[in-house]
Amino acid sequence: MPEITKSYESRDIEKKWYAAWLQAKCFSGRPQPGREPYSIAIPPPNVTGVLTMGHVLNNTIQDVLIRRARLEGKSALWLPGTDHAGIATQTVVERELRKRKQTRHDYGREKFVEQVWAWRQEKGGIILEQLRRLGASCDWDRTAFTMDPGYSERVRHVFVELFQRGYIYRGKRMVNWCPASLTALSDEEVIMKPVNGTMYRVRYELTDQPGTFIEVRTTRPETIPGDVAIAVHPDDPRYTAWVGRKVRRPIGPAAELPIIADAAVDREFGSGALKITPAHDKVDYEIGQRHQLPAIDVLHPNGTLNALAGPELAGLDRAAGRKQAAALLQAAGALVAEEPYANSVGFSERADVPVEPRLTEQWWLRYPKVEEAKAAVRDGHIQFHPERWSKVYLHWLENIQDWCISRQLWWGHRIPVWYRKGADRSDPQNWHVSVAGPADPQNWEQEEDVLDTWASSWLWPFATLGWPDPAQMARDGFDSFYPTTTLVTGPDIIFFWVARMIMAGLEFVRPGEPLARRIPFRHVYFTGIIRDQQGRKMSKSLGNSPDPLDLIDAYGADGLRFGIISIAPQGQDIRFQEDRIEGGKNFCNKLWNAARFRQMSGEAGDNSSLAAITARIAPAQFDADDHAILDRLLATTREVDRCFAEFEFSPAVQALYGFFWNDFCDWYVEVSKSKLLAPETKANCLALQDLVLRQTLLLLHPFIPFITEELWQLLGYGAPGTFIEDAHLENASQLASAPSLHGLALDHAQIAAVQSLKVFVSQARALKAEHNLASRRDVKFSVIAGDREWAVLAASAAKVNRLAGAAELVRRDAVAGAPAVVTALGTLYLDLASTVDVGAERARLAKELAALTKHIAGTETRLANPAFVGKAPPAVLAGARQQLAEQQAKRGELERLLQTLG
RNA sequence: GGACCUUUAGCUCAGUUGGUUAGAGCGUUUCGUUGACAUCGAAAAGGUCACUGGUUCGAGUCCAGUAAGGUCCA
Repeated sequence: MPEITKSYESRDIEKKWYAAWLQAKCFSGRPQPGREPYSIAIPPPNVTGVLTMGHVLNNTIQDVLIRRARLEGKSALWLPGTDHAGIATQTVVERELRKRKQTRHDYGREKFVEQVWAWRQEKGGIILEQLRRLGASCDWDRTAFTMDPGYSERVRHVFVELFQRGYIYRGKRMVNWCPASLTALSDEEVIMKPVNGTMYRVRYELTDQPGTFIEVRTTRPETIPGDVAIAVHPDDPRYTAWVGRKVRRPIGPAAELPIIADAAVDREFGSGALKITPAHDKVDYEIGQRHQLPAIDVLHPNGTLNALAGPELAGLDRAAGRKQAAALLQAAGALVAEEPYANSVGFSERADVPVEPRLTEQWWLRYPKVEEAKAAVRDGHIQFHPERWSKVYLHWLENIQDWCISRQLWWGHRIPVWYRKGADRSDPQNWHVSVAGPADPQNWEQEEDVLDTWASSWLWPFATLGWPDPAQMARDGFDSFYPTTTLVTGPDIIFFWVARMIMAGLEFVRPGEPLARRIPFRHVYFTGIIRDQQGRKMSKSLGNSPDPLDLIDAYGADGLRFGIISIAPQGQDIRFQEDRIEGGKNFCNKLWNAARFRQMSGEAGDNSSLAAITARIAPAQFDADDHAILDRLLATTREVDRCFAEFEFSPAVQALYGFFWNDFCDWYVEVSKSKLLAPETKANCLALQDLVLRQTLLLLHPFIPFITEELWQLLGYGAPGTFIEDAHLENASQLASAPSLHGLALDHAQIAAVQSLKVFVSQARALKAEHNLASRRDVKFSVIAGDREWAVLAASAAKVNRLAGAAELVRRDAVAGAPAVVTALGTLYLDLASTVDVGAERARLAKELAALTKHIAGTETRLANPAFVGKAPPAVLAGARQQLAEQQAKRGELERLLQTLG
């Protein structure tokens, strides 16, 4: 067996094991008879993406879940892939072209799409490569892409089906138009932002009564050329006499606008009169429809004003047009005032420019299975973690609007609709809708628009498993792996993706079967957002995000994984702290060195299975520390089991950290140093170390896969040619029964004795430190103790001396004038040959006495209260009485010590 | 305007159904390299549990309200 080096170096070890795992096809997800399936479909990262801290968190959690599932003996599948990200990817490639002073129109649709594919071949796999560095155990042979031919066919299939089922329609309606990307967006892709703008108060002159004006307020004077009416509330007494009369449009092409009455007008806003511009506002459009008004579109698709805005404004950008319009109003005497105004403006999520409400022809989807989607979550078939997100989900579904699924892009799934050449496109008689297209393509032209990317990724959990082709589904293990077990994602895409996937699954998978068989996943775990130290979101533009690959270089993938899990509370955002990642690395080093200590302590025994190790333990040799460490191992195993059941990863890691560092390394390994010197106790002690290390490696493996694999091999826990994931992780009850097969029963009195010894050692160390003695310097202690307490101390003399840094510990009947501390195992004296600072010693003891007296008074008051004695449960009452007795005894001892100091 | 979340040590966070003297990691201070580990060990200092009421024998924990910060929806 190779010798374990002095410190843990992650780099080579990570590379070695990742290659070995791939070689052995450890990550291959295939259904196995008799094994419960466990599956995760990765939230496909954007194909343009590079690894961010958010990806690190999200994918570490998925890897933790999938590796734990393998250790539990499940047949596990983690299915990876990427998303074609229509707007983002097209934008990236167009930006490349712009560097060469070209646009996509220089290429034409077909050639441009070729360019995007070329880019994707070259750069689109970067993020998946980075996930391998993190240790992600995806089944890479199944890597999917939303633009793959097979996947694309499934997307078209779904479109055709939904069209035939009456859920998809084409219509000219108001959409969110992005003037930068030149496409429509869904409501979810629009982000409302507060903007400090200007409110323009504009007056319109009555045509039949020159000199009389009606005042309106607008933030968008550049759209006045598109005005077609002024609306007031029908019940507004101020304007009853005005309805039906006309005003003159103050700028732009001359026109007379009717004053109309409509209940949608807010009487409280401004003067109570509203300008109606149906082509540029959703509410105005609806009012226009009700009153059969025309819609005058004064904008080009790119947001510049067109000829209908009039010669003074035509050609200007929206922002410049606004200023110019204000100037024109001023010149025309129509501008009453300009006032600062804070309002909310919708911005394009991708391009970060204000969206324009715009009237265009688009494809729309009426969502299927909305009620069932609510029921799936409300009734617990799908569980959200944390549960509170289900409220957000249900609220969105209550107010759901039809989904604009067409995009005016070239990169994406072209909508499978063909129009008869030269015929009226608005007449469905002239449409052909199919997956394969018409048999006589020369007579048809295909719809130019592509589908929203989310209209392909909402099929992800089943389209990646071969659906709807039965042969492919059988090959991909659809029956076993659908529904997937857990989805790990961020709450920011709860509408974009999570809700839509649920509706898609319910509509398409296993029709006619119960809801629980059609849902796409059973659990949804929502991660928090990773923020910087100031609480800001991490973003490229702020430059406040560390590169995860730099962190892997510095701390190892395991260090990064351990650190990020340890700072990620369930359901809360995360403040990133690099020192916690460093802590992850340090923990790995601690683990490494504990294994090294084991290797240096004695020859390896038979470690080939849990049974082989427990067969080596000798119950007759068990001392209190053996009982205590076994007890803590069981408690930790139980705690980690609970954490996984409840999706609490950070507490799991903290429990393992505390157990391994404090209980095992700081105590058990230290007391082992005495036991290993005695031949009669050595073998049992080594067996227990092997047991603890084996179980700890298994429990830690999902979190830190590389180092645990390396140590598993070095310490000989697996058969040659097998991996740690081939082992079975025993749960707490399985683990508890293993040593008991060999006649071992945990002794709780001994476990309690260890606890008191730990406190005693700590007090002894503190006493030394108070007197500026080096922690390792051997000093003499004396103790005044009762027989029972002395028995505990005497039985552990060797290790107490080692741990407390004592040369010896002798029992005495009386000690005078030495520094002392009152412990549960007697009064401990520092045997100082040198002179003692009596004043300082007295002050220290007096301070402790004062604090104790205060506590005693509090306890006495409680016990003197008849309501407490009458109503508190007996256990609490007994606890308080015992506490009082102990405190009083300690007080007596402190008083005696003070007295002996004189 | 509606909904949700957060507020505990210098920092980041735990604190299970209310019950002894509220914990951890990091940071700070002091001390320490005899053979697992200085990526380490020992010890110490550090908290009006945001605020105001209420329920209770007892509240960081339950209830109501207030304040500050954050997120989502309109």
